[in-house]
Amino acid sequence: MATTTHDTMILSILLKEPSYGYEISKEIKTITDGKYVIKETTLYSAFTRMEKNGYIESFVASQDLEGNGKKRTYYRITDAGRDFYKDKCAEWELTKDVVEKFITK
Amino acid sequence: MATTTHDTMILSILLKEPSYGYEISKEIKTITDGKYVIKETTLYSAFTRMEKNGYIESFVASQDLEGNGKKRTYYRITDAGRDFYKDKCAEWELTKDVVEKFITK
DNA sequence: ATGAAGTACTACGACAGACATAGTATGACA
DNA sequence: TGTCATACTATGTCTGTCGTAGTACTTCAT
Repeated sequence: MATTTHDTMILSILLKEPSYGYEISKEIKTITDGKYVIKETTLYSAFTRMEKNGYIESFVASQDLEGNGKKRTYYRITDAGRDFYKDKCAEWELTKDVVEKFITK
Repeated sequence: MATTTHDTMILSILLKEPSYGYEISKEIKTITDGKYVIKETTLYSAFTRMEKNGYIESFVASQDLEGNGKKRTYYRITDAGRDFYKDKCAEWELTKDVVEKFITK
């Protein structure tokens, strides 16, 4: 049961629009009502891995259109990433079914 | 999200009665309607780890009371194991809540 | 009686994801 | 001018999973 859900979380956020590390980490926190906070190193190494696997693409951009503010590395989900996300969702449903058999509430 | 559910599965089986490798692996398969099959090495290394952590205890016994049949290493859940199992169940509920926010069915 | 299939493991090594620790650098704001 | 928030990178360790391989005993059909 290798349930690497980090990729799923990140990709689900990128489905809406491109984003970058700091913002994604904030979003994960707010989406989960503070129940989960992703570690920085975990997040950034997920970016590297997923870009290598072709699930996301990076591009550098400034905070605003005039090129002011900090430069950030944004990530955009690819078609392969969307497929991967779908697979991950299906895998999750299966994992859930399986694990639930062994859980006592 | 380090959801090592193997320990949870194994412990939930040992809650009922002591058991051993081969039998547990069969049970996991039948309980999940064949949806999940644990790898032998994963199972046996989980035994070692959990015994080291005090969640299970091992004892060697024969197939029947007369001492006939193969000798097997049985495992019995400990009190610490029961606590650990409860914690794991609670952790699972939390993980489920968290992950579900990022899943599209 | 012999061989194949099922049972019951152990040993070893490789790999990947998570994360601790640490450091760099810029921008905002008081 | 300094502190805090932002936005990362580098490095190394640890742990769980699993591939591969091998051992040994039991059961059962031929």
